[in-house]
Amino acid sequence: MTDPGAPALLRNLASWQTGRVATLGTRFTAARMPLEARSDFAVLAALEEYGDLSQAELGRRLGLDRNNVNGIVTRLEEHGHLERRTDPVDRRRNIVAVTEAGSRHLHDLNERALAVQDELLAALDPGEREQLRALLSKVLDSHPAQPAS
Amino acid sequence: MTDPGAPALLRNLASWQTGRVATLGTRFTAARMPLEARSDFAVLAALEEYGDLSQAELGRRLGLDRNNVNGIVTRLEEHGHLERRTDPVDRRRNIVAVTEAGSRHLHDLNERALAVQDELLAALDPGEREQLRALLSKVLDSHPAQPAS
DNA sequence: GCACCAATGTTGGTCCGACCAACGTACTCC
DNA sequence: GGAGTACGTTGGTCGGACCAACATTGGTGC
Repeated sequence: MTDPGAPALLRNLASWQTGRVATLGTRFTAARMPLEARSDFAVLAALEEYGDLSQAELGRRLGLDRNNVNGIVTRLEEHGHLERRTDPVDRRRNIVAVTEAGSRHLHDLNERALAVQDELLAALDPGEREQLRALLSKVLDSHPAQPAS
Repeated sequence: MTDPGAPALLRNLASWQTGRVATLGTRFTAARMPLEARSDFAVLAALEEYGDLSQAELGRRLGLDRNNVNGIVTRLEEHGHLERRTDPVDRRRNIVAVTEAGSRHLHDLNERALAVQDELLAALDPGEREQLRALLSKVLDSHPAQPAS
């Protein structure tokens, strides 16, 4: 206990703690994949779980705003991981659909993400990891998932 | 439960969850103080708890790298919240010390930060908040607090 | 005493993610 | 048909985590 880590005032702030943990996460992530791959992962995961979505819907479900969704989708499209086609019933919307390659990419990214998880949560046993997951979920569920706009 | 919130793959990633919670924290913070005030708060809190420190030490304890510490300290100095003086025993170092005004500023920021806390963790009862605090602390303690460099 | 290496503070720059503002297009509702 | 709204897109700001390089200063081996 010679190193108290961080000042008590900060240790009591969940916003500070989560921020630091998230930073550690991005640091570990950087070792295993390009950083931007995290957004790609989120978008691909949402599409695989919910089926095809419009860009705006994607943003709402993931808490990303539409500007950023645009960039991510464009990048994924360029790499052949998904396809954009305009919704026939509402021609404002772009329906976004994962391709075969995108699906493979998603599963590859998932494996790397799980490795990051293990590294990040190395100090917690399975029960504690589940507790943490549940508590964070509870916090997230209590706030709208939407972006700031 | 018509809105599952986020895809399962993401809900299982602590790095994603903490990232989202941290984002909510910054969003709530923005409503109560300038965003940059968070770094100021961290630095002031460290100085108040540990006593005067060099900039490099500050960075190590808080997990900030020295470039950023420089900027924060400069800003706080310009506002009269702390003082820089070169360490007489090692003239490479700047000893950083909080001023009276800085101390008042710290306590003001702390109150706002606690309000953000309450808003962020509204869904958790006191016991759950303590659990969350403890789990995040455990994770943070298991990793060196130092910046990436 | 001198040469080398390490640490500190500083400057200047990159990158990513969360934002905001504005625009043209397309839909809805009345 | 017109007003208001949603969508996608472009172009920008800002904070924070990084990296590279430099001058100054300390420490160490010799």
